[in-house]
Amino acid sequence: MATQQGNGKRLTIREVARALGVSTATVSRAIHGRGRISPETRTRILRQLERLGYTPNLHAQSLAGKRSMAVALEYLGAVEVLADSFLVELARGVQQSLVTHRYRLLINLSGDQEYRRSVLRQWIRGRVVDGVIVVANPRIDLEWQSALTAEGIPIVWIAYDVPEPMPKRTAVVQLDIAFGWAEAFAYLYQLGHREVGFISAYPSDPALEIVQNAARQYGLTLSPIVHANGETPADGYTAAQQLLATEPLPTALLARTDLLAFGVMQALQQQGLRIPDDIALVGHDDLPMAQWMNPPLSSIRIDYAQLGHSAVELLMRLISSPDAIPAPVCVATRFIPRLSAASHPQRRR
Amino acid sequence: MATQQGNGKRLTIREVARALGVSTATVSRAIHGRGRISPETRTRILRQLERLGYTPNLHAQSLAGKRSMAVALEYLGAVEVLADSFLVELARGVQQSLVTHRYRLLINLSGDQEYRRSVLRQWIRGRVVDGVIVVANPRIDLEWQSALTAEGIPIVWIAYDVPEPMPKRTAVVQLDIAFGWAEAFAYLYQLGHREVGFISAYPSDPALEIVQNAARQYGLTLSPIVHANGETPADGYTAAQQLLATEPLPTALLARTDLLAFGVMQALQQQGLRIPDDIALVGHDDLPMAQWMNPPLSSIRIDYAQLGHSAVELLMRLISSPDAIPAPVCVATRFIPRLSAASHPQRRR
DNA sequence: CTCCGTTGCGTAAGCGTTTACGCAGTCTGC
DNA sequence: GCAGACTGCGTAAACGCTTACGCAACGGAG
Repeated sequence: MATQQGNGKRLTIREVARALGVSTATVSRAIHGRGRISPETRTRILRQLERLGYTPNLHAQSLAGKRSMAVALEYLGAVEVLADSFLVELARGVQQSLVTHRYRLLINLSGDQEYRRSVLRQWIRGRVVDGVIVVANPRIDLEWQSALTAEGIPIVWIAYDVPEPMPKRTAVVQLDIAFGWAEAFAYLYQLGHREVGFISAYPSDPALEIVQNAARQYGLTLSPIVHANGETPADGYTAAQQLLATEPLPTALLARTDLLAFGVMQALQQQGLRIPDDIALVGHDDLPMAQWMNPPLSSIRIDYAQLGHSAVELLMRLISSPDAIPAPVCVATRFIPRLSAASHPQRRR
Repeated sequence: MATQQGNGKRLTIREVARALGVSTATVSRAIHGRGRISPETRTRILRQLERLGYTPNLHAQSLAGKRSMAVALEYLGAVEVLADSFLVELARGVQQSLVTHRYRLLINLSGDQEYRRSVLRQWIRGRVVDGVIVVANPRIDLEWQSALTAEGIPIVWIAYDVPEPMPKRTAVVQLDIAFGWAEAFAYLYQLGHREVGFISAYPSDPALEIVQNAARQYGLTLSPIVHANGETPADGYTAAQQLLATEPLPTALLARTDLLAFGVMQALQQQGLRIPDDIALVGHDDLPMAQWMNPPLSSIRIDYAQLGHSAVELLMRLISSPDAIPAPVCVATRFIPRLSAASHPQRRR
């Protein structure tokens, strides 16, 4: 299969063309199926390329073709935290859809926020990517948003709300977390819960209001509300300790994310509280680890494949037609009941 | 800061050179600090570049410079599983070290093994990467290894043992898991354990023999040994169920990886076994989640930063000097005692 | 049979960099 | 005061690909 010699020199399109007795233009046309080429020559050339083990130099392709066939995925928050969960799940969803379009995915996993932003700028200006998917969490950074759109590159935002007005070359995938929370509240209400605690990530998180509205709609009140001021399990742990000092304890506890919930869980259990016998617990994002906790953590699932798919489709439309203004797409969440929220403390007695 | 206009056209080195009244060669020399250029002109130009917001086209750089300033990280196993843990931790360690060398990191997160290998081949032949770091888990695939080295690209293997003979343009970071297991066995022996069960990933895993030797050396025997034939928590779960059918139960259980241990834990607890009161449990890799389990999972820690650093240093040497034959580097693991293995069932009574 | 539209392919001009080479001008040592 | 080395910079040829343009061959309509 791999007839190509492994020394430093690699096969170029010119050599291949000469070997096949055609021009480089014809080989290029055969590869891409673009331009005027007879089907016979095309299949003939493609077969030969396979045999020779020729692979085009991607940099030369990008330079001459004026497109890089790659997109970047960027996360606004602290990636040291999210790398092993939300972002990876999303990346997998995005990449899965990108393959269909023969696009590659680039992610910068490390460094602080400022560093990652500078790298992204370098990628954009350096023509490394044709478009960007940005996860706006906890909220859209307006200043950065305008700086990014000023670069003139297609951008898809994954956010809770649609910004007004929407800039040029921009599209939005709205993650409707209200749906999943509503399901959760209906479930909790039916179990007998009326007042439930909430471990929030940040005071400024727009999700906070969304959750509160959903709770009110289903006859529940969020109280107390504690801000973890972070997104790690450790942050959840300390926030839960803080909450445990209040009296009386709520019958159920909600965490803004599973990652926070993991820490909350440990704090509760170290206090001798049994879940859900003494207090129920619900997380959000349904990370793969949620089901392996003890007890399995009830959570709200994000359809990462769907989310990635929508983002990619919007981005592809923005890339292919510069003047397109795609309508926002909405992706809903689902409540996944598990043991950690399977009963109500009072009722059980 | 960003004076560059955001429309489609971007600043080229030619335009910048003309604006500064110098040649493109001089600008290029100023950027890289290579070649003969006076310090004064260099700083002058660099300042102006900053002001203009110029960023070189990376594809043109790679094409003309004959190097891409990027390396790939590849994992032999099923990445759908490992993405959110081992690989991400390692990626972070690698990337951290790459930054110093102004190199970028590329990872293909999705697709099955065959697809990922074909993508890697495309990256190599397409000159997208200058080198590759391969995690050989569970063992080095000899056929693929020779196919990869035949591509003539620098490769660093992260493996348990050093292959003989070592091919050209190849280096090895040896992960010494014997060290961490030895610490674990010493600890367990002192607690009174003599016969411990082992949940292996695959029968062919070379780690199996290493663990067995370490156990023997510390007066323990591995029995029973159950192969999960996989690496997910779900695989660990079923393997543990299988093991629970054997009589008598060992006093402690070791899992090849934390991911397996997570599933084992749930299986044990569903059987009503308390950890560590009824049976002790130890994992391997010390994933960030280990400490958030209930009870916190005792594990064997891999120093990912160190591992990544070593791999990067070796790779850089291979890239810069084609004939270098760097000696293998060894990175040791450490046992991290936590509650899941803090006591011995019999002694406790 | 001619005219014109279409088809299949080759020629060559980019794409935006890097770098070998060459050429003044400046030092250094004797 | 001069040969030779060195310094700082510009010129222009790559790097490997895409694609606008042109040209010959062909086919159908009149």
